[in-house]
Amino acid sequence: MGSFLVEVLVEYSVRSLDRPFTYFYRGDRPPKPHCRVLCSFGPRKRLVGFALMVREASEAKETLERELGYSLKELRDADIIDPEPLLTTELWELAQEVASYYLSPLIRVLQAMLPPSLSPRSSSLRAPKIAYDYYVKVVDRNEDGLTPKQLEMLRLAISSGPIKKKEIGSPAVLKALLDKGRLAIERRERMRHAIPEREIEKAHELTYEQRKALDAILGAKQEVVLLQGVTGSGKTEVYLSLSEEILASGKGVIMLVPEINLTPAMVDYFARRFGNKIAILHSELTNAERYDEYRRIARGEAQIVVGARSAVFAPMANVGLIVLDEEHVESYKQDNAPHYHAREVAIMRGRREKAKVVLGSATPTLGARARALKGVYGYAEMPHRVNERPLPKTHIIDLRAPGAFGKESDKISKPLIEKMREKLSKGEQCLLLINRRGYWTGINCPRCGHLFKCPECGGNLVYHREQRLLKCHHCGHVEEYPEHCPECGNPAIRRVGFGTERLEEEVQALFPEARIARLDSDVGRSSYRLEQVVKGFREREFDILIGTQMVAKGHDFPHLTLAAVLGSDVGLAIPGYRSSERVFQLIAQAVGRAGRSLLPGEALIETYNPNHYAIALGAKQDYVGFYLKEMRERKLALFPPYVYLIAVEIRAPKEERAYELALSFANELRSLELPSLRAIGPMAPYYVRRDGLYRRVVLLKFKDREAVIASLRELVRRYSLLPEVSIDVDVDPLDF
DNA sequence: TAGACCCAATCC
DNA sequence: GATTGGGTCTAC
Repeated sequence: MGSFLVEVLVEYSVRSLDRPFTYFYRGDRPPKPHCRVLCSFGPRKRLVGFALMVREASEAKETLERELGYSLKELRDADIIDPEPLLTTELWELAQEVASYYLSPLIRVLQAMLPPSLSPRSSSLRAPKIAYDYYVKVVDRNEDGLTPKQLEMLRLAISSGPIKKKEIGSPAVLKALLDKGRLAIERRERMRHAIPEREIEKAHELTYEQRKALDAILGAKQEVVLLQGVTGSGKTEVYLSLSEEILASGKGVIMLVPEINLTPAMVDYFARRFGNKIAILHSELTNAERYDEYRRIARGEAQIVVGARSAVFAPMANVGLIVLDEEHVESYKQDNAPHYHAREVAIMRGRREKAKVVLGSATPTLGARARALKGVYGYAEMPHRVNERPLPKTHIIDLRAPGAFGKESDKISKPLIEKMREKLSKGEQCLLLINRRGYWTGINCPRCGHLFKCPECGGNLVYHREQRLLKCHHCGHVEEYPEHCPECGNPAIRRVGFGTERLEEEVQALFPEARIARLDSDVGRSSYRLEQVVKGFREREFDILIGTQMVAKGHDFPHLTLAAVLGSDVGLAIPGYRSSERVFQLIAQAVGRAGRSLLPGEALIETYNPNHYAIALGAKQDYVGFYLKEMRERKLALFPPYVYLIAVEIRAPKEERAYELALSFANELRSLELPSLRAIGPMAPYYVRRDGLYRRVVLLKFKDREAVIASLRELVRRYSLLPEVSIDVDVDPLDF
């Protein structure tokens, strides 16, 4: 009988507990490192912990306790949850690097990287590990006392044999029949999430440009390579050929897509090429399915993983390639702790495991492009569309012009309505894109297009309705909501911004005959619905598709000949250093969407700011021009990629306390006089209160990472021990 | 003076 | 993050 000391990380993700606690195990089967254990912690009885180091105890428990100065609680055999380690050495080291880079409690990173059923948190014990299907089964064929609807369902159940619960129809009717004892639910284990077999296709012949890009990536001395290819240049084909090379060398591929709804299409490409060696990982699988896929990857049964952000943590043993498609998309960044960005984690992982990391985009983030130009990343480019289709003709519609709006509508301009009418009459399709965050209330002057800027820092001002004030979310500047436009005196300043729903109503009223589909994050939450809509549009079941930016990505619509961007000014008015970049990307993506097949495409951009560089250059698809201009802006205003950014959010139940603490935090930081560091704020975030807590943010801008991080870590640790405060650190935030 | 309430310390 | 226990407040 041996005895062991087990270091355990407990499940609470608070900084004060971000260190191992030691437990005592007596027996011959101690937990292995990186397994979950049940431990009692203080007064709590059954907490999930994550075992770190396990070592043989050199002395008796009592002696050790005396030496350590605290008593050791015991772990029993029954407290060991996992028989085998949950992490490979590579993933464990990656977790530590991520925690360190993002200043996050380690347990939080582990929770983010493991699927719900294996995550070191209590809820994982209740999470299902086996996938079930629920079937409806007939127990009593008696038809007495049933409503017609119930009778219909009962007969359906009888005639169909066992039928899935989801497929039988109204849950209310079903419930009535269950209550009446006519039907019952039966649970059956479901076989693993299977990707339908597809006919294997031979590799397409690569175009000259694709071939060149492929060689550039494979030949690059850098591990990370930016692949910049215009929309329609066939990046996917390059990913596939790359994967082929990597698979041939016996290594695996992780293919990341920015949103879940792009997985089916990507899986399809890979399945047609490589058959059934694919696993899928994203949050829309059920917990049981995710568990299955995760284990399958861990067992080495899948050589390709397709998935969203968290798939960068896939437990693949021998990774040779990680691809981030649409590198610029914001959903790669997790918006809660540990606030990791899949791109940065992919790069960390690539470096550790000697895997190539390919960042693909038509409109790369400035940071990626800048690093590629400096030679930090390799660079490959595909400046032409595959079949030399011309890019669509693009028109900017100046909404300030007299006659921009006709009698028909005050939301959609006359030129756009006319163009839509023309396309629809020819049986062609239209896509209307509206800024994703259309609910943000930006303000501008409808006559001269004046945007309200902060006099202190040049940031955009945001209208706060309840107080009728304009606020700068960057530096905290506040001013009166003006009666007149300061530039042209127009008394009718207006708030801009309407969402997809209002737009849909308007379009339906204008084109009562047209079949309209709407696609936004509300609809898009269910990938099934989304797939239906996308498929329906591709097969011309609809004439007009209205959507947010998510529609602009990835999909191919052969009969689409008109893409229009509405409300682009809202995007410009959104506060934050990336507002221009976002607008440019939206427009460039939209323009790239139209006319991908034989019919020539056109793109229309409605705006009050036709001369704004993001809009003018976006319409021209002039990425380089935009890059140069925006880099100058960033340099002047001291924003990434010229500086690093960290947002420290201080939360407290009382507003003054949040403010005071944030202030003293900022002051302490400033008093350290670290070279290259600027601490801005405290400033109020857009939502000042969240989860009943008041929030204040201190924004750090700096150049020398090493120097700042050490001091910041120490300061954050000290502040998070104060009562009534919680601190959230967002490294490389996207929103300030 | 008991019970309610609040806060800060503690967790191996 | 959750619990506790002690200090303080409060109502009879």
